[in-house]
Amino acid sequence: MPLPLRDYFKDLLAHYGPQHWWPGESPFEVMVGAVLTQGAAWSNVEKAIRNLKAYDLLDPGRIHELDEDTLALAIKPAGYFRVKARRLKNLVAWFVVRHGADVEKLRALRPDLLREELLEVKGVGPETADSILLYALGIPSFVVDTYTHRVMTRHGLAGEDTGYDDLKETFERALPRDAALYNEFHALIVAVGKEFCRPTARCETCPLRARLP
DNA sequence: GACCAGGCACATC
DNA sequence: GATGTGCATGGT
Repeated sequence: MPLPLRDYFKDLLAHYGPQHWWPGESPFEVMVGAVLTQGAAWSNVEKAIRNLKAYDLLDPGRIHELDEDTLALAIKPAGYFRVKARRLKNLVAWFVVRHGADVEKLRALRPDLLREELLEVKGVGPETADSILLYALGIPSFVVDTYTHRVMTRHGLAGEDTGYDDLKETFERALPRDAALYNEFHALIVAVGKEFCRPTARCETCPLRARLP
């Protein structure tokens, strides 16, 4: 029996409308944002990206050459700035050295192999890798995050101990393989997660309340 | 002043 | 393989 995820999507889209994710002006900006947003509020990531732009650093070559401490200062508002500076350097080094900072070379790879390459970069975990695949490159790879896990468990569609890959597969098997759909769905899950599906949840007014078990 | 945010690597058991 | 911990800013 297929999960009612298409219905969840319809409900969320009807309630919130299109989310226009990812808010980035270029694939590279999305890649950078994917690292900066780890465990951080997006409003803080925006400040860090503004800094990078102000110093003309939002460029693969520039970041590749830049020393880590300076990069850390620039991205400070995003939090965890020293680890993120190292992670950004790692990701950019992979992008520049291995792929000539060429987005088209990434798109030319088999998506599963590209995902494996990304996961080999220290500082890139499954969510960051999938965010890059989906939001930077338009490759249909469903993004799972804490909100996804929370919504699914609260609705009895997954167990508390369900891991990242299982949740990802649940979505990908229940939905047509469509990057635009994955894009919008994940953004909508974040929207409903932020507003309602929190530790102190208020399910009475949630747009998904009719689907609660 | 807590609590939380669009995670991940690493240590330890 | 599971579980715990460090990383850090800024808004509510």
